[in-house]
Parts: sequence; structure tokens; C-alpha cells
Amino acid sequence: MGRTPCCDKKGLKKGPWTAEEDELLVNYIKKNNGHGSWRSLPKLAGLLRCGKSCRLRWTNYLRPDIKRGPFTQEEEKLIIQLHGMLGNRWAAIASQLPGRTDNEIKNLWNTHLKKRLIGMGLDPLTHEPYNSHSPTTKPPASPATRHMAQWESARLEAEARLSRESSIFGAQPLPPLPHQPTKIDSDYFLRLWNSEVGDSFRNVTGRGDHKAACHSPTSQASSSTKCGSVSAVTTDQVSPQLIGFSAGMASGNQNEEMMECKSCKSNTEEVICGGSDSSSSIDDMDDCSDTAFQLLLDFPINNDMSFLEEGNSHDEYAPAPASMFNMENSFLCPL
DNA sequence: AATAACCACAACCGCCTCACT
DNA sequence: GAGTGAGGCGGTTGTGGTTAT
Repeated sequence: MGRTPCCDKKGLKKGPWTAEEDELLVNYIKKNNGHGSWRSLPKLAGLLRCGKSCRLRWTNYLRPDIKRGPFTQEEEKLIIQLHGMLGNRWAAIASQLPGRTDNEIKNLWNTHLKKRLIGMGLDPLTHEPYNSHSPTTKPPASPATRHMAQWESARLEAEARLSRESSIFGAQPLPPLPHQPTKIDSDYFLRLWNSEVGDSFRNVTGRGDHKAACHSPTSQASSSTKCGSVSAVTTDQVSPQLIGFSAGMASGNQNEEMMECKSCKSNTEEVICGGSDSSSSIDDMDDCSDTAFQLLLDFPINNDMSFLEEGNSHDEYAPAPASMFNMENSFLCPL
């Protein structure tokens, strides 16, 4: 059994690439307007390398659109957020960071971000607080950790709800949970992420605007149905899943406007907390969609992720102000 | 100054998926 | 539907640079 090797390794060079090799590879790809078959490229380009090695060198280092240099805080936040949704789907995460490669992101995660989460008492694999698994694990060490614990708790709750909703929408296949990653769930989250919904999620800064949106059903509807570059993601397709997704995201938000949004829409709390009940109707889910979208808009990303910011790029984590953690979980109900 | 320890990142390896026959 | 090859992906390792002793 076993596959034949991608190339005959005998006589092939390994290890770091030289400038000459880089030049040969770049020149060949430029000259041919593309790499063509990677397998045959080394021979045609005059390289003593395996095609796979050439592909890696090109995609991770030589590609002209690669952004070099240190990651910005925004990029790091984005990676953490996406990792929470997608897990170790480095390619999927990289697709959301123009100019960054999966390898680069993977390295950043393994060398910095993972340690940072561990330092905060969070399991970098699940983003769950350690002490939620076992009483023997160490408790959160800081307000930021508690905040993340709540954030993660809400996210997990949303996942569980998503799972249960999948049984309600039996005819409509739903993606599995992020901790059981598949291509489908990646696509799903990325569709959301790339949609206007995700855009709003990323860019919520003006608190007045979203409040107006909260009271404007039309604005919600249009936002739900317009998905930008995303391929044909309709409200009907998104709504049930969005509930879980955005509820998890919104769980970190405790601002007053959030509460106002809850009160402005009857049954909001019930929708969020109990929308997955087996008696829930499709209409409930439509309501959920609007509410969930609003929650998504309400998520104060710029504040809530600020505890991940550091004075210097890789300094020790600095606790966030206590004012950030005045959260209450009134909109989170037991499953 | 020497060297051990640590860190960051480039590169490799093996498995998986998909397209093609 | 099965077999095969190519590309892609994620985990891991190797290497060079930096810092600490």
C-alpha cells in the first residue's frame, strides 16, 4: 500500500533555498504566467527540487502578494477569533488575512498566540477555560480570563444550540460544530465571516448606528439578505446557524444598548435562550435571525478583544481594565 | 568568550481530497 | 464505482539567530 512519493527523492536538494533557486523558480513562473504542473516544474525550471517543495516555497515565501513583517494586533485578534470558530484550519484562516500564508499563521499561533491563551488559563485547542474541564486545573488568573471564560461559555452554548437546531431543520443539512471541523463548517463560517454580517461584526464601532438598526426591521432584513461576495447565502440559509454563531459572539457584550435591544423586541430573550427548544417554530427562527444579527452587530469587538492587545507585539499579557468585565449573563440560559 | 537554552520561522513529511480516467 | 495522480493541508522537525549563564 502507500502512495508513491511525489517525486524521486534521489539527487534532489533539500533544506533552505538559495537565492539562485528562488530566482529560477520566480523566473519560471513569471515566464510561463503561472506554475503549471508542480510536478514537472522543477525539471523545466532547472531546479533540483521536489515539486512539492517548489510549491511550498512559492506559496509561503516567493509569491508577490505576500505581506512580510510582523502581524498587527488587528491581525492577531482576527486569527484568534477565526481560530475559535474554525480550529486549526490554517488555510481557511489564512484566506481571511490577505497576504498572510497558512504556514505563517500556524507559526504565529504555535509560538505566540497559543502561549498567550494558555497564560490566560484557556485551552488553546477549544478556547475553553481549563477549569471548566477539571477541578484540578488551574483557575483563571485574571479578569480577562474570566471574561474569556464567559465568552467561551457562551460560544459553546451556541454550538450546542446549533447542534440541537440541526435536528429541527432536518431537511436542511447544517454544519457540524467547530470542534468537529469539516470543510462544510469552514465554508459556513467563512461565508458568514465574509458576508455583510461578518463585516458588521468586525467593524462595529459606532454605537448609535446599530441602535438605529435595532429599531429598523428593514435594515436588518437587507443586511441579512445581502451577503457581498459570498455565494448566494440567503436569510433562510443563514438564520438558524447565525443564531448560534452570533449568540456566541454577542455573549461578550454587556453594554446597555444591548439590553435596550433586548427590551425593544419582545421575546428576544426567549428567542435567544429557548429558540432551540423542540417546540420552536420556523417563525421563531426567523425572529432569531433578526435578533441574532443584532447581537452580532452589538458585539463590541474593539473593546472585548482589547485584552489581547499588548504594548509590544509579544510582551506579557496585560490585564484589561475591570470596567470591561461588568458583564451579566441575563441573556444566557442553561441548556 | 564560550556555550547552553530558547525562540522564530522555513521547510519537510505524510495524509487527505478531488479531479480525471 | 474503483484506481490513480496531483495538489493542498496540517503537524512536526530542522536550522539559524538571539539571549542567558
